[in-house]
Amino acid sequence: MNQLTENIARIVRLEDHELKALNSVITSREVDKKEFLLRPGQVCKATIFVVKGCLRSYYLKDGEYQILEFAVDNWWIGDLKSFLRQTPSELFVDALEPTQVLRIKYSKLELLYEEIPKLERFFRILMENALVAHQERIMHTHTLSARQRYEMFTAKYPNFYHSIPQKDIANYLGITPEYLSTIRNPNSH
Amino acid sequence: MNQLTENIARIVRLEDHELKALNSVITSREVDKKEFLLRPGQVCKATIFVVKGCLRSYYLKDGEYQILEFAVDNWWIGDLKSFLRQTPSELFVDALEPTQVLRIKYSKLELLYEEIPKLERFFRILMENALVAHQERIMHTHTLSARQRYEMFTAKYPNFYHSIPQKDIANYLGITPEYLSTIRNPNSH
DNA sequence: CGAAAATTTGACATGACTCAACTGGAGTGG
DNA sequence: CCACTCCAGTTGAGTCATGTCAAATTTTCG
Repeated sequence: MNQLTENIARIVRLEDHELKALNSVITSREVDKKEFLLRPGQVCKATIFVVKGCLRSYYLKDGEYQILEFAVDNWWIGDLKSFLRQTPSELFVDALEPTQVLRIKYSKLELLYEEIPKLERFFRILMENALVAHQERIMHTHTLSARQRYEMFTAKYPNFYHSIPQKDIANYLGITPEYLSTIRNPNSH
Repeated sequence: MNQLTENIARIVRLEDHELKALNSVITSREVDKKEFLLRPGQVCKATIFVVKGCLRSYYLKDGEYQILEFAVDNWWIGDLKSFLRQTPSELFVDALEPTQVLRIKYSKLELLYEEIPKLERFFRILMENALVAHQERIMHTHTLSARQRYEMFTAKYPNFYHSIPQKDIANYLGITPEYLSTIRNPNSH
């Protein structure tokens, strides 16, 4: 058992042989700070599960980088589009701090779905929850001010937001680091 | 066979008895323009598939409405969070024009997943694709100007954007109708 | 310790918003 | 089918939230 299978077991009940099959396709890896797990042009061959640490995904547009998401303990990351279609990625994925990850290769996962139909359920539910979170994020960007979004962020990642550079939080929220700095300043309240 | 089962059959292969079971839980309905299929406080008891027409979902925040999404031919809509957890919704869903929909009740779908494991796969894939689309939408709001987002919108819904009120397009894009009007004006180019 | 990066601060610029007035077309009732 | 209303859309003036640029300060880390 590891943190990934425990997460799955919380949603769907797996038999011993299924657990074994699942574990046989999971690979573990330590990622150094600033090390890349994916770069544009590469196909995202594995889906990444963060055991402990913090990864981010971002892309370049007109020479500027834009962060799409962070992944902290017990969450997944990668370039979903590239992973699903096995096409070249447009995203970077790198580590903001030393991070332990588990990975499942696309080719193995495809086979595993046949062997363990309950995995389809697990990932269906995982995707559903991720979709709800993304819908809420879209609502927040439309309805909340920059300051409110920052407050939501710190509330959502209470254990992480101080270890993520402020300029990255600003970037993720869609504002400039200078502006984040001013709204964080107490006498702007 | 109907448009919904055809859509599913395009992704997963269903046996005759599975098709039959699926069809037995699908109900059809015509929705008038401006008619509601969901209101805040109600539990979203069914997932909605648009056969032909156009629905929108939106919510109220500080007395203002904010559109979350549109659903046109062959797409799904509802309040996903409310549907999945069977909790009170925060969204309205109504019709922008006379629309034909098919619906599957939550209680029936839960049973159907047991009976037809391939449905899990279908919805997994559906959710994955929706998630990719939402990620791209988030990227666009961060990286593109209001005008570019409007151009993306018209490109994405070439057959629908002229039948959606401009103020609703503006609202969906997160800009004011006045501003959309000015950026549409040729001499602002 | 020292260099490089992150954050802060401030002056100024601008994309997008607000409000209000005007125009035109769609829907409705007579 | 006309007349009336009433939204939707446009236009413009003034404003505000947030961006840009640049310099000062603090933090990080080799």
